[in-house]
Amino acid sequence: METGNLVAKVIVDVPAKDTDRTFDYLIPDSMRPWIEPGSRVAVPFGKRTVQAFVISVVPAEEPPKYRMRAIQELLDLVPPLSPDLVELGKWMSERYACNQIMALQVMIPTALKGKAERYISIAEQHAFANASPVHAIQDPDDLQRTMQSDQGEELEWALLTDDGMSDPTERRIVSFIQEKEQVPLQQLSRRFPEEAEVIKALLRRGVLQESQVIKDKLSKKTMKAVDLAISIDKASAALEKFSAKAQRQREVLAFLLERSEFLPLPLKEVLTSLSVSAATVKALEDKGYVITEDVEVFRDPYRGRRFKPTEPLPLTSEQQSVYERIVRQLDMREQGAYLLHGVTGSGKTEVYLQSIQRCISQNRQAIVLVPEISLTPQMVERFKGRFGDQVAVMHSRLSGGERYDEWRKIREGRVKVAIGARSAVFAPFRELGLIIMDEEHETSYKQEETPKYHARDVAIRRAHQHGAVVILGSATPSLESYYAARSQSNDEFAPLLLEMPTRALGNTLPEVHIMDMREELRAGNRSMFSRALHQGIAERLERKEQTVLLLNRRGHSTFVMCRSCGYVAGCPHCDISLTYHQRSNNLRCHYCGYSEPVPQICPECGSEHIRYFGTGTQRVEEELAKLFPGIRVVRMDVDTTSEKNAHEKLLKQFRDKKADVLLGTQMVAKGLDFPDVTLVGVITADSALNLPDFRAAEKTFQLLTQVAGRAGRHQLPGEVFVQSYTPEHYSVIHASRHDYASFVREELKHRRNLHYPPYCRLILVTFSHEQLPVLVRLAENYSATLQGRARQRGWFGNMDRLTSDVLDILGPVASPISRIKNRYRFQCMIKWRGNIDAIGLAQQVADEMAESAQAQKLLISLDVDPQMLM
DNA sequence: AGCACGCCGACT
DNA sequence: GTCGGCGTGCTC
Repeated sequence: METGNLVAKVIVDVPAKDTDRTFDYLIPDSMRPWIEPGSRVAVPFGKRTVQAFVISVVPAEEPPKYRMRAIQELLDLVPPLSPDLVELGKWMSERYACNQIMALQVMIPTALKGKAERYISIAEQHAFANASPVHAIQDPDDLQRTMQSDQGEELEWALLTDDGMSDPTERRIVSFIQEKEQVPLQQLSRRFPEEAEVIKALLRRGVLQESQVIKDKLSKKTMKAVDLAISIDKASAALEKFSAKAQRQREVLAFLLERSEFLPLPLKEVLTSLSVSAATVKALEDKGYVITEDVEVFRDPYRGRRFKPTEPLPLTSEQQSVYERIVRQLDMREQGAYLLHGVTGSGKTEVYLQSIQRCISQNRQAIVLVPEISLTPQMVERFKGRFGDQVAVMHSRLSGGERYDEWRKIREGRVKVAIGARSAVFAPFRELGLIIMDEEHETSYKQEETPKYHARDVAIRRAHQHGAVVILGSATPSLESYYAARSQSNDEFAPLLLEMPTRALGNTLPEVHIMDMREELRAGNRSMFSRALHQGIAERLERKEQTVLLLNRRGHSTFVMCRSCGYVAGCPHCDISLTYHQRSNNLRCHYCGYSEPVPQICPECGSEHIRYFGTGTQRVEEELAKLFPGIRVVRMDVDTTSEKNAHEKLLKQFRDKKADVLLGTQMVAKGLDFPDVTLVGVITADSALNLPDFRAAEKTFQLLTQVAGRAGRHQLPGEVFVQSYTPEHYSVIHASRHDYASFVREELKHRRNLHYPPYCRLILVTFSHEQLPVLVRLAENYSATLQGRARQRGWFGNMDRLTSDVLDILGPVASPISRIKNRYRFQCMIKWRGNIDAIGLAQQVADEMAESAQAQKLLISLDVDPQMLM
């Protein structure tokens, strides 16, 4: 047993540059057995109490170098982070140029984001020695008597001012606090809104004292419930003399009385049992008979749902050889990464499922990452069906509390498999054996907010820590991954390529027809459907088969535009158009929150021809109805899926064949699998191609390939119609031939010529400042300084040079969104390659600039390996 | 990030 | 003369 004092090195929850380092705190003896790396604690920090994470525990130096304070409180019995996650946080902070606290915070559910709550109590020297916890003092006389007792004497003195008088306001406040012993400051200032000064004075004089406690913001799930506001006897009496006019109210009251031992009752139950409206209950509430309140309910997002158990399917020989390779790696218990390139329908999921089974049987756990958009009930069902309640599911639609509960199942070892979006890569398993990332190429794996991490890189890093296996699966792997796998560079983390080129059920990939929309126009067809697609839909209607229509439009906001003059409603503080919100019927800026009512006439030209432009699905729906009277369409876009479970309902409707056409944006392209879909139509294949993004061709190819894979997955053969204005574009051509390899060959050529990933890496540096001239000067200054430092280190500045260590900096130029919250924005693009610490240098120069006096209000943000360049 | 200390304008 | 504006400096 250690004899000396122990010190905890902690990272405090203060996201600033100055505090992005460890601070030392003494560990009180009582906490010694509990404090370990990953523990969450409350520590005094300056005048405040803040939350902090323990990074390491070390013996205290003798003699101490500086005054050290002690940990105030241990916040969890089981540390929310494991030592490997703490280490991962350090790595992330360097890799993604963020504060360590940001990296640690993103690993745990927001329910554990503790914030200090301030409490006010009577200062110890004045408090009663044996005060009862609830000592109700109602009137001033009562208070007077209490004050005169021996125990209250000290407090009585303290309340007297210099001239021997005492202030009635002070007395009111003090007695209020005495009643409750301890009052949250917030509550106190709500109760005495005008008396802030008096409270401050009492604190200064030491009559009152303040303490701070870290409170988790556990969002409890609640449900509206009804309770009696009066006693049962009184309610029974009231029931007798209810007027005949309020018959419904009488029924409600009687219902509650009947079930008085079960109160409070869920509002929903009352409403449905009696088939009364909420207004009836509201009327009773207004009369003071009942109250409605929020009560907590137990959370399990999948409670009551049965999942049909599934057995492992026999594997095809392709699946078998991939599976065996992974099993070999798992059995070695060594870190290994695989890129599983399997065409749509090749049965990747079954390979995942059986690999997980193997991993579990080794007594290790597995993480399955899927893009948020494809974390559909169908997907969850497949995993729950195979592994039952050994699976925890985490996705953004869960409430904070549900998420917290699922996360606890993982940490407490009650599940073996975690399936979720991006952040599930941090699932706190102890013995991680396998991490699967499905649809590896999806850009949603990159977090766009700080910390701007990429789940793929984090997964590989975590697997390395645990000696675990990573499987990156996709029908259209990202060029970065594919290039790394194929070139098998000296990168020790480069994945090994595994291929599954044929469909598991043996059916062929659907035939893809490209429709040249320019030709349609020349032939006099001005409709949004080509003649062939039109006919295809008609045939499906006749044969009672189904059609999926995809509108490839990037961005998912609805904006308001004037058809006469082209005016678009924009935010006055940000260089961005306002988004239309149906629910509140107003326009909002999603960067700064500014909102305004929807204009009835155009503020520019006065025209009344002002209307919403959204994803355009509505227009397609209208045209379908016109062309095919009686056609049943399920439309999926942001407007129809914003409600909870809307997604699921719409898909079920389609699956049950209650609709002929499923129409939607990107969200219909992913992972859906309907047996009767024999036609897939892409209305506009190339709308993303003109975007200023070097990945435009790659994204177009991926989308077309994914959507083409939706057709004919079962017995019925499938057909795909792709409408395009640039049918000669290589991404369209190769996608139509299901030819990934040729697409990659051509795309890599372009990337090499233009010096883009995977031939180099990128760092996007964004600067913002209130004054444009100052901003431009500082951004130029940054660019020049970085360029100079790189030269000093012997890194070449020209990507054309065939040397290995290169750093080139482009810009500054105005950012695509050139102003946000009244701050102008400029950006630089750093391109680099080789064995150099480009990220470290870019960060270092940014730090130095932020410190210099002239750059006071400058903000610099780095995005390492950005996905969005806009 | 907060919360303090510290130095210059509009008011009792 | 004071209250209070927010510039800058520190937190084990």
